[in-house]
Amino acid sequence: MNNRTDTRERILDSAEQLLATRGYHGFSYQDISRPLGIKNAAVHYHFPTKADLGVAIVRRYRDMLKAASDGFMKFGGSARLHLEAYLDFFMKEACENQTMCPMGVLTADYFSIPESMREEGSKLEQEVFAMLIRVLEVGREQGELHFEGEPRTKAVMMMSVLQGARQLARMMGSDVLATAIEELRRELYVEPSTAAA
Amino acid sequence: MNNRTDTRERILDSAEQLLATRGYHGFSYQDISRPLGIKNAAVHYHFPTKADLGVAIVRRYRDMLKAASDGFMKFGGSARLHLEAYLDFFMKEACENQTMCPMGVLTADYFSIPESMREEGSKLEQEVFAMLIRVLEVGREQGELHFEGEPRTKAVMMMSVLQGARQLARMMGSDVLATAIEELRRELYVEPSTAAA
DNA sequence: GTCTATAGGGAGATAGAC
DNA sequence: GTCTATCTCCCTATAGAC
Repeated sequence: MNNRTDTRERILDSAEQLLATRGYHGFSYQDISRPLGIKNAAVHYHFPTKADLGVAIVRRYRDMLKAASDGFMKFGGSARLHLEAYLDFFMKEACENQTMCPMGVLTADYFSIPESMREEGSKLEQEVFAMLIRVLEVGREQGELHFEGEPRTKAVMMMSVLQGARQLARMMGSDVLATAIEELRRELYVEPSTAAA
Repeated sequence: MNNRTDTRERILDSAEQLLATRGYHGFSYQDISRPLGIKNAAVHYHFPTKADLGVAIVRRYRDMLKAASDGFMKFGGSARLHLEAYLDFFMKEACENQTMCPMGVLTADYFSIPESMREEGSKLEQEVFAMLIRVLEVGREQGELHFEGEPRTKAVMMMSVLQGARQLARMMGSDVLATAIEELRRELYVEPSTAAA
């Protein structure tokens, strides 16, 4: 890994954190360069415009998620373990630095970010959504997950809860997100006949 | 209603819309003044700083919600009708202009807005939350609403879903929010014994 | 690749005339 | 109350030396 890649990745790390904490309009090139001990122009060398930087952050996140998703396959195809890994990852990421869900950032700033970033965001959304639906379908077939109605509907509810609770947790405290995730688990893991007691 | 009140309200209307569409850092005094045919300085006369403006928006929203909540009492104390009115209001507001939920705005920008605005946001959060819990408690007693576990937990889930789905709908289309609200209704209105079929 | 220097613009905000 | 004029600051972005 040469210097170029190194600095570039450091910039992306920092910018990703800033974006997830303060939103697209809430951070500047200075916020990135100063802590890294470099100059504004150096950031512009790697990412000519802020739009380029924003797109790169989302793209890298997509790649990471794709790799992680492949990694989940080590759970022998168990939908429940796959889901557990995702929920753990999501909860850990949220609690460590009180960041928003990436989809939360993109949808909150949706009408004020560059078109190129919106497009990248749509791709991320479709991938996360597809992954969730697939886990729900497989999980139901396996008898590991329980829910009524369409997998698509359940996926919408889960995405909404996760993104919404993670955002609310920034104001109300992390208990809110913990409660929401716990409740999601209960709904999915407990069989209806027992639940209806 | 004199001119002062009139202009002040017009500014608040415009700023509220802008805030809910683009977030706190996504709009400027110019964005407010130009469409209203006034000058930047006129806005500063009514709201010296942007923090003042932000606080005023949230405070007015709190007042509106309080008044609306009192209005809901006309439903003869029925928790279900009260909830229906709120969901209709929420859905209508979201679809008309693809705005975020007010709590969505405040939590997304939480770490980059003035402290005074955060405080006002916390008050709004507590009021919405308290209202939801109360409706759930009363509704369960009345036998109109059905859910397992603590009212507090269900309230967390509902707030998260509503805020999250409304934000996702900006990217994915309003169907997502419609689906989420429909599912919320189904969960609350259908009795468990039937649901577990 | 990273620097210094700087352009060019828009932001929030204030002073003082009307 | 609203205006014109202006201030100061910070933003994104670029040019050119090293």
